[in-house]
Amino acid sequence: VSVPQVAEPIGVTTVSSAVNALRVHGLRVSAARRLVLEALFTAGRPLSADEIAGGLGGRLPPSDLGSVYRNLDVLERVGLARHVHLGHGPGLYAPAAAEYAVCEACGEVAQLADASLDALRAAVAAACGLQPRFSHFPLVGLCERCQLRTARNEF
Amino acid sequence: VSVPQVAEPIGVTTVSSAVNALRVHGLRVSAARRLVLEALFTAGRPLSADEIAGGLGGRLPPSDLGSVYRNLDVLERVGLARHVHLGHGPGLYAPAAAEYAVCEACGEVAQLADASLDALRAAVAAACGLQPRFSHFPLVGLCERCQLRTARNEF
DNA sequence: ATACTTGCAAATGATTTGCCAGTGT
DNA sequence: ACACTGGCAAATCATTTGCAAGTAT
Repeated sequence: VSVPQVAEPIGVTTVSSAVNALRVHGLRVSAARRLVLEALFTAGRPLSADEIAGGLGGRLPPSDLGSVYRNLDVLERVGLARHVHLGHGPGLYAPAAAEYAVCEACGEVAQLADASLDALRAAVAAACGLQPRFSHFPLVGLCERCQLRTARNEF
Repeated sequence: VSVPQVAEPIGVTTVSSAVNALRVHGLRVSAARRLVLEALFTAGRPLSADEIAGGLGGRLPPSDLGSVYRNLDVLERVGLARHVHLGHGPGLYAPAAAEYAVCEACGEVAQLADASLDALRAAVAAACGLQPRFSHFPLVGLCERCQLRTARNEF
């Protein structure tokens, strides 16, 4: 049973700073690799390897799926990207720092804001000792709206 | 993005009461189906479909993997079983009620005790509004021991 | 120049499905 | 008897890997 060991996330938000980070690590910057960065940093949401290889529906040139997986792997090792499992289906890749919450009733995906994250981590640590991270598996549960909806139906 | 909708767990802890529950739902009790129950209720830990089909290393007769998957699906629909993803690798099946925590550093898997669960749920709800459940994806983070170990290494 | 990368294809692992013969009720 | 279920094989989906040719440094 293993959750992947993850590199410390690099606080990078643009393609060109990501390219610099690659160079610093002695890694090459090929066209295919740059495309993966382009996709991750412009999509604004987690992407599957397949979507990236497909070129985001025409917004970018398509590329080879195998190579996309290999490049995502490189980016994860360096701390520029991470993958999440938001539910069933393929793993989804995004820039490194984000953590997520998913409502199991309505399926809404929320990126946890830095502010609430600190409170959340402290609360969980106090309640059960574990210092949590929601970047590989999200926090899953009922969102406030669905809690209300559920409560109403139960009369 | 979808976390599976889950049937309300049935508070059943023995094979024979599970068999009753199946009958109540109008479902047949075949040899193969009973074997799956036998495996789930005697293993004491979450099992992969493959382990169940393999007969738990000789403790039970082996059976067909495809049928095991179909039966696990039936048991999930009825609320007798659930599957969790504790990390990468195959989904793991267990009796329905349990929720889990995994340490990302040492890999230790803990079943969350009912007592700490209430506090935990309340703490998370207070911190971010979501009422959490850790039965499909576990709570992932650093356990207390590994928090200490990490802190020590950082000097 | 040379080690790292690509693109393509084939391999792998997990899970699902089609089908027909067998069985629980 | 009849619909449900089991066993076996083939299909599917996500991901990984081998290899020969191409490219960044």
